[in-house]
Amino acid sequence: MSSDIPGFELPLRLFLGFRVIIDELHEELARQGHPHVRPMYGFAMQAIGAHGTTAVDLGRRLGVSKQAAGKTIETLERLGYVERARDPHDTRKKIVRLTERGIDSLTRSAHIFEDLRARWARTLGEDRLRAMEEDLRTMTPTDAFRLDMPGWFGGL
Amino acid sequence: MSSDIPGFELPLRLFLGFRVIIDELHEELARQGHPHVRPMYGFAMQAIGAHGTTAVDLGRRLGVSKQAAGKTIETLERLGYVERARDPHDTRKKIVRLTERGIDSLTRSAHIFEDLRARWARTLGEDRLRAMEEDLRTMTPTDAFRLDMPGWFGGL
DNA sequence: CTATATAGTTAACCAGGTTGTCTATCGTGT
DNA sequence: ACACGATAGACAACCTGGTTAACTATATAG
Repeated sequence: MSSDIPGFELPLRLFLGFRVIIDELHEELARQGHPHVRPMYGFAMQAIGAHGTTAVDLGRRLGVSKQAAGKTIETLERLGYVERARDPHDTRKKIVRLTERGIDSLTRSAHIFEDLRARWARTLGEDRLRAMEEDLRTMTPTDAFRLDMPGWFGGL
Repeated sequence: MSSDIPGFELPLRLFLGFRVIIDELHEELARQGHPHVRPMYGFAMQAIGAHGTTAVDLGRRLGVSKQAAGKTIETLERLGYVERARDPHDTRKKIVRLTERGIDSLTRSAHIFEDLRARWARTLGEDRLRAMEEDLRTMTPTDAFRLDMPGWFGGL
């Protein structure tokens, strides 16, 4: 079914590879006390980072409009993963920072990601996996986040 | 930026690999007279296949609800990529079939996919690429389409 | 001190999905 | 022969992650 078109298998499998990892991550994350974290939130929180950002900057980093970034921030705030405060040096700005809970979800994600990668390494062999990662780095843009990463998802 | 979490690079690169291929495909497809084909339509048309289907069956193949499949069919019909006709043997059913234009877009997609794969093979080496494809097959579900493929996209 | 640029909010919209409900038709069991 | 359950499709209301456009408030450069 997927082999009707020879060249089609590659992108399909790349997507499925992404999907199985992200799915397993979020299943485990749900088990560890973060049932409401959706894949997008993870990308956004990672882009917000330890030092915080503003809505405009987050939009730029994720490659979406400031309005879309604003909506995401609002959702994350409602769920308790980030908090906003006015910037004293520029009262137009609102600095978005990760809360304890936000940092916890990122930390747990990191551990789970490493476990999943380890499982791939056990199945494929560390050298084969490293080769795959290297080849993917070769074929994909250098600065991942700048290249309109998650903005692409919904618009598919 | 993407290397904050070690295990995160793998899924991110897998997604970006998928993305660059699908993006280039659709750019080229647009140049070849199909500017309105979105990635989802390609998946749907491939699932419809040469013999045609019904909305319910298409939904099952793509892993989405029959209503979602119906909406996609409506869009494809409006764009002239499929046509619907009542099934004479079961008047509840409406058979969805690819039009000439629909078949043309799939044929062109196939050629472009093969070109893109060839480019990867030239850069990485045929054996490295084959190894990647094999490893991805190992780590992803066998029946790609049945595993709720594109339904996942929008919901991310 | 005015003009322009920037940060954030709000509103209206789109695409692709969901669930629930409804009608029409098919097919089976008594 | 027919009533009843299963199936196909259509419709409505809603969700999420996006978009543009228009607005207010603040900062900054000339």
